[in-house]
Amino acid sequence: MAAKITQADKQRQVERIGVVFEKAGISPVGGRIIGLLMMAEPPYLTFDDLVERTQASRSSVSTTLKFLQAEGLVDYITFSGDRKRYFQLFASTWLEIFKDRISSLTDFQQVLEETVALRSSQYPEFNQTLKEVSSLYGDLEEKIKKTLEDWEKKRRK
Amino acid sequence: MAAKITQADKQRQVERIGVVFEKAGISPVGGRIIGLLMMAEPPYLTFDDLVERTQASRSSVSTTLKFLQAEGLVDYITFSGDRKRYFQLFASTWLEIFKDRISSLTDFQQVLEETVALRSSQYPEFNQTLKEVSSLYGDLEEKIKKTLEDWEKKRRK
DNA sequence: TAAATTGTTCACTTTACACCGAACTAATCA
DNA sequence: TGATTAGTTCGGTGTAAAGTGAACAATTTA
Repeated sequence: MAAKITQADKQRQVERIGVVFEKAGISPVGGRIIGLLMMAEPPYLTFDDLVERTQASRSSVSTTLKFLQAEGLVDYITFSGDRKRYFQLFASTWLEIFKDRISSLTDFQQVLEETVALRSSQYPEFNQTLKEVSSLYGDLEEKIKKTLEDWEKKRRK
Repeated sequence: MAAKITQADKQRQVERIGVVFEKAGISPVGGRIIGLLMMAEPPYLTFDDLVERTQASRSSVSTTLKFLQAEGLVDYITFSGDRKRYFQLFASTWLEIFKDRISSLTDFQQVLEETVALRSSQYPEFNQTLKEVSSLYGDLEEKIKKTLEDWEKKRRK
């Protein structure tokens, strides 16, 4: 006996989604837009829907939508005989976005390796720790890449 | 025939390390402190060393050190008969820090699952995409956890 | 052609953060 | 008991990002 899902439940979820994306470096309005688009049925909303439901200004929504589009997170579709744009999540690029994040692991691992190479052998314990952490990041990068590839394969078929 | 490592090489590396940490959300001074501690031989420095070599103010170094200590990235040791604190990287917690980051994957995966649960079955294609992305994040979390565990085991023995 | 719709752009305000200098505390030294 | 050392805390400044309102297209409708 599942409890009925109320409108309030859905609104709360929009905010929760927003917070997750804020933590990932998206602005508050940006997070809310993503939340709204993720909960929307059908899964797209007009500019004015977004203005109304974020309680933000038109300019803010406009700027943020441009940003989200540039990031590849949001997209829009149109319907003939209708001037409006229907904004939607461009979910297929979430993979690319994750790939970008992985490059920061690579950076980290690389800088650790360089660092060990520039240090003398006088403090082997510290050097050893650096090497171990570097190797961990190398392993992580490799495993993550493989997981992404597997996922892509599974998805395509 | 390896070229001799100069002081300038080491300074450049401090800045490089700094940039990597800045990209990860640490302040410029914070990044430099981490860089200095990572390159230091022996691998610790005093407060005044850090002030001098970051070219920052005492207050800034103090505040930043407090932050880095709170984050578990930096620690200090003392020597009897010496009033100074010797700040060092608390490298053993880099693992914990990485674990924290993983919890953001968990958050993301969880919010996606909740979202699917709150949506109707009217737009199955969109729901399917959400499920697929959620499953990817689940896989990633799992693989990353396993890699960390393996690494810890390898390290202990 | 006038009026409405659908956004965009610009100049401004607000907010948050990094960093600073100076005053302060707590411990040690002479 | 001063004077020094080691670091902290406080009030403030500079800068960048987030958001606003109002003016401005560009297209469509009446």
